[in-house]
This record gives sequence, structure tokens and C-alpha cells, in this order.
Amino acid sequence: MATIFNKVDIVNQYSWVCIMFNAISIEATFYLAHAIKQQLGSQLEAHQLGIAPMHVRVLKIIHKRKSCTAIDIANLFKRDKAQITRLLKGLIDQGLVKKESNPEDKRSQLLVLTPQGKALQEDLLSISEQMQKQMTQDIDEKDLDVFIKVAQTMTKNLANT
Amino acid sequence: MATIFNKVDIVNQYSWVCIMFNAISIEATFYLAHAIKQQLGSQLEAHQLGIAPMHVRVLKIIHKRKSCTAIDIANLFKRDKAQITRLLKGLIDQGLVKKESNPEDKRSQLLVLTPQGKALQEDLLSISEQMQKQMTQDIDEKDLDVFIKVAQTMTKNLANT
DNA sequence: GGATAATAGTTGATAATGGCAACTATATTC
DNA sequence: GAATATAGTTGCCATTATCAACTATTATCC
Repeated sequence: MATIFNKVDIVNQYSWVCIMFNAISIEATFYLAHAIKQQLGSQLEAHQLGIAPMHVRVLKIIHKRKSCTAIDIANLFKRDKAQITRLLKGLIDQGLVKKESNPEDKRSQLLVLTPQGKALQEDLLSISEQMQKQMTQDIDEKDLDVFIKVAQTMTKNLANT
Repeated sequence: MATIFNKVDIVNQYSWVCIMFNAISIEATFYLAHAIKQQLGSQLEAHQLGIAPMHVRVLKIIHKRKSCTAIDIANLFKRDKAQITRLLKGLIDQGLVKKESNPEDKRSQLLVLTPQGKALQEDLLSISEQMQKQMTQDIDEKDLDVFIKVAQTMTKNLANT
């Protein structure tokens, strides 16, 4: 994983970007998303879980959503179904997910976690809770709530095209 | 570009993710980052500018930062210098950026926008202002400020490892 | 001033992410 | 029953991203 800068470096460089740029919320979002991805990647590597960040997100959906199909996941993540097919293949190859026939639609398969997948999901739950706790440290609960609501609204505003 | 869902779909699916997940701010960030990337990609394609989102961000840095070098950009974006070298090569190949020798360090080159690059940068400025305006529609100025500050804090918190 | 260590940038290799087009099998609509 | 739409797959390609090893140069140390 890449060298992670100490806080002074982050403060100085990030502040410069914020001062100099017009699209501050866009840049702030990109910075945060990149930092999350890097940290998640580091954690997955440190725990030697052998999966990538998008795999983690897919496993979560399968774990939580009943009667989950590939097109469900594609729709939830706004991704091309081809990409979801590939991500699922990787998880199936690693024995973490399996397909069951969908009694309601022969074209489609229901996705379920294997026992191994469920075990891994427990580890991932712990990791993401830990990350969430770390990144929200010293942030007011109300401010965090505003962050989530603003992010949600901006996502919707961008979809309105 | 992928089909962009209408608002009802986004509301329903996004709310489900928020309800079901534990790492809500992580998911909200990923959703927003993806939406921004897709919208930016669409705009770049619609305007037939022939560059990718990361190229846009690099051009902005070169435009704004005096005595800009590749390692500066790598540090600002927390990317591997190899990636920045490749991104710059693409921009140089397209005649948007050029290298000048750095009188202070023979290992290093100063990056400047060509007249063509400057012209493009004006278009990009307009596009990102437009996107910023669209995505921040109906959002209280104070809430937007909280969003940016919380994003900044979370980015720093993740760097603190 | 020379040896050693660190740095700026490049290249090779690889992985992760992402989308479009075309296809088959199946479901829906008219 | 024909036409249209959909779920999933595969081929192809692009974007993004990092690690390792390299060369040339700079900084540090003695």
C-alpha cells in the first residue's frame, strides 16, 4: 500500500487544493473516497482476506438483501451488469458465494453466501465498523448526519439529468 | 455512459443501502464519488474533449500551482508517481501540457499548460462550475460547509494510521 | 570532496474497476 | 404467436492504481 502521509502533510496539501479549486465539494469527495479505498485495501491485505473493495460491497449486499440477484446489485451500485457478473464470478470462484435457481425467473439466479462467505462477512463487518469509528472520530453526531444527508442529496441531484 | 436512474429509483435503492448498512458514511461517499465520476465522464464525452476525469484534475493542478512538478501532483493526490507520469504523458501527447527544465533540480521538470491546454482548461472550469451548481442545488450553504469540513476531517482521520 | 542515502521520474508488470456491444435464453407486451 | 424487453454472459477495451527496479541527480554525512 502507498505511504500514508502524516497529518501535517495532509493538512497543508489538502488546504491548498480547497483554496485553489472551484469545485471544492467534488474534490473533497474524491479525496475522501480515495482515502477510504486505500485504507480498506490496506485492511483487506493486512487481514489477508484476498478480496478487493468492490467484492466487500457486493458481499454486504448479498448478506443483507433477501432474494438477491445480479441485476439487483447492478441497480443498487449503478454499475453495468457485466461488471457485476465478473465480480460475482470472482466471489463464486473463491467459494464465498453460490448461485441458486430463481423459481420466479429462469433467466436469473439467486445469490447466497456460503458458510465460508458468512464467516468472512463477520470479519468484514468488524473491519468496516472499525474504519467507520476511526474516520468519524471527533466529529459531532449532528455534523455527521448533515454530511450523510448532503451526500445523499448531491447524489440525487446528479442523477437528475 | 450508463443509464442514469430517475430520482425515484435512486431514492428507493439508496435509502435501502443506508438503512441496511453499518458504514453509512463510507457508502454515501462511494455513491457520491461514483455519481460525480459518471456525470463528469458524460460531460467530457458530450463536449468531445477526449480526456478522462483524472486528466481533468491534473490539468487543474498544473493551471493553478506555480512551479508544478510531477511529484507535487503525486503528493497532492496521494497517488503513486508512476501513475502521474503516465497521466502526464497522455496530456503531453495530446499537446495540452509541456515540460520545461527545472533550474532548481535537473531530475525534475516543470509542467505548464500549452495554449491549447489553457483553452481546454476554460471549458473544464465551466463544466465543473456547472456540475458543482447542479449537485449543490437546494442545499443550505451552511450544510454544504459542514459537508466539506466533515469530509476533510474524515480524510485526515484515515491518514492517521 | 567522496561515499552513501534519498529523491524525481520512467518503465515493466500486474491488478482493480468500469463500460459498451453483441449474444442466448427467458419473460413481457400487444 | 410475434415483437419487444430483460437477465446474465463474454469479448473487448479504457481508466485507474500500485509495486518493483532502474537511471540520473541531489542531499547528507564523515
